[in-house]
Amino acid sequence: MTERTPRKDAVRNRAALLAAADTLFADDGSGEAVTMADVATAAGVGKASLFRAFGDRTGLIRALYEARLEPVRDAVESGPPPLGPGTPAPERVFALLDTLLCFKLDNRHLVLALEDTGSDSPYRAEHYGHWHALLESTLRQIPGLPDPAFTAHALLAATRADLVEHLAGHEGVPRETLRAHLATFTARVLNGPVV
Amino acid sequence: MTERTPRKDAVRNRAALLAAADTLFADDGSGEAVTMADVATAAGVGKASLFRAFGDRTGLIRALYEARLEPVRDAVESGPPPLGPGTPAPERVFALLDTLLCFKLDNRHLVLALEDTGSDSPYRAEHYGHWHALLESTLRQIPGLPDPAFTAHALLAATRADLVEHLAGHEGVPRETLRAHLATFTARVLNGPVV
DNA sequence: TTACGAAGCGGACCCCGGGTCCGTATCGTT
DNA sequence: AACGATACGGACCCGGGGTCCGCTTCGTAA
Repeated sequence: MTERTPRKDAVRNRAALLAAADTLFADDGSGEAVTMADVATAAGVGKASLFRAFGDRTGLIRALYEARLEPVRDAVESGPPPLGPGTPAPERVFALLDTLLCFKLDNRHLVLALEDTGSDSPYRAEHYGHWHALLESTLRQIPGLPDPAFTAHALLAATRADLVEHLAGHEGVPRETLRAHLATFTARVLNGPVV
Repeated sequence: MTERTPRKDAVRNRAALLAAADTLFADDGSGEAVTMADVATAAGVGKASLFRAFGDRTGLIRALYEARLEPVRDAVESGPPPLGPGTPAPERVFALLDTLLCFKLDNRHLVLALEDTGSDSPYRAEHYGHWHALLESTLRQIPGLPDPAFTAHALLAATRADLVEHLAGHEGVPRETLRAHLATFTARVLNGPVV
């Protein structure tokens, strides 16, 4: 067993750090101005503990992100229709994209913070690969739809966090309008030209 | 007149800096590791001259970018069909997106470098606004196409530099395949569902 | 309860890169 | 030739990510 039981104080500190980071990122709006030292201080903990717990800045943000994403992931992998498996392909595509859009609307600060860690392209992150693979395989079940891999990328691109932030945050497009637009757009892609 | 004639050496240095930066960014691949000091040194110039000439890192990259973009811009604003004005709307949409895709393929390093200055969302940059406005107004001329503003954003999102880089660079998708996929995708969006 | 190794702590410290300051050199004009 | 204005350059500053190491706390074993 390579498993080590972590000490109590370590667990407590980790929780405190996550909570503090969550608050700070949410307050700041996009987390660009939140510094690692800030997080440590807000949690009442030394910087080294922060880095020991999460490795680096990206690790911290990723941890927050995964925590928020987990329920969504569960709903997709084993939940009821229209999100879960066993849903007819087209409906599931709509549901997936809508869910993703809502998630990004609700967690703008986190997703933005994650993207501009700048460490690596968002396309290299494993969660992108996960979403893409799922969407692609779902698209593949729709007859007559060409280039499912590219189509999946293009549809996902329409829900990019900074685009969502720009539309919802900067241009003030209401949530429901955005969802409707995305659904309409998706419908055109799925139904495609008649020929 | 607020116009000042710049001194000869200033002009020469500016040119040397641009050339050096261009080379360095191209060599590095995505320009993340290129430091301002590197650029200055490669140009045989002091750091201060670099910052005096371009303001800051973003200014330098933007200058390179604009230089490359200028011919494209001209072709769009006053060139012959299918890019220039006077082209039927649908063909022009294809031409615009294809041109943009090719531009990003040819200038990946620059566009990536520009995006990850991280200073501000790419959607705030005026060149994005320019492309979006043009695409939107062209889409608006196509009857039956809903939400032209959102559609323009979504189509442009499919040509995002990091996506292009991921597909062309990391996954090795050939240039022509990518262009074909984008064209097919665009066609489905434009032609839309029959109902 | 004590004792003692190991796991964890924290803040001083390092490093690196963007951006600035100011004494000096060059330009170009009269 | 001479003298302001303009530009030069490298030493310098600063802020933030990440690390080091002497000290503390935990948990276990006697």
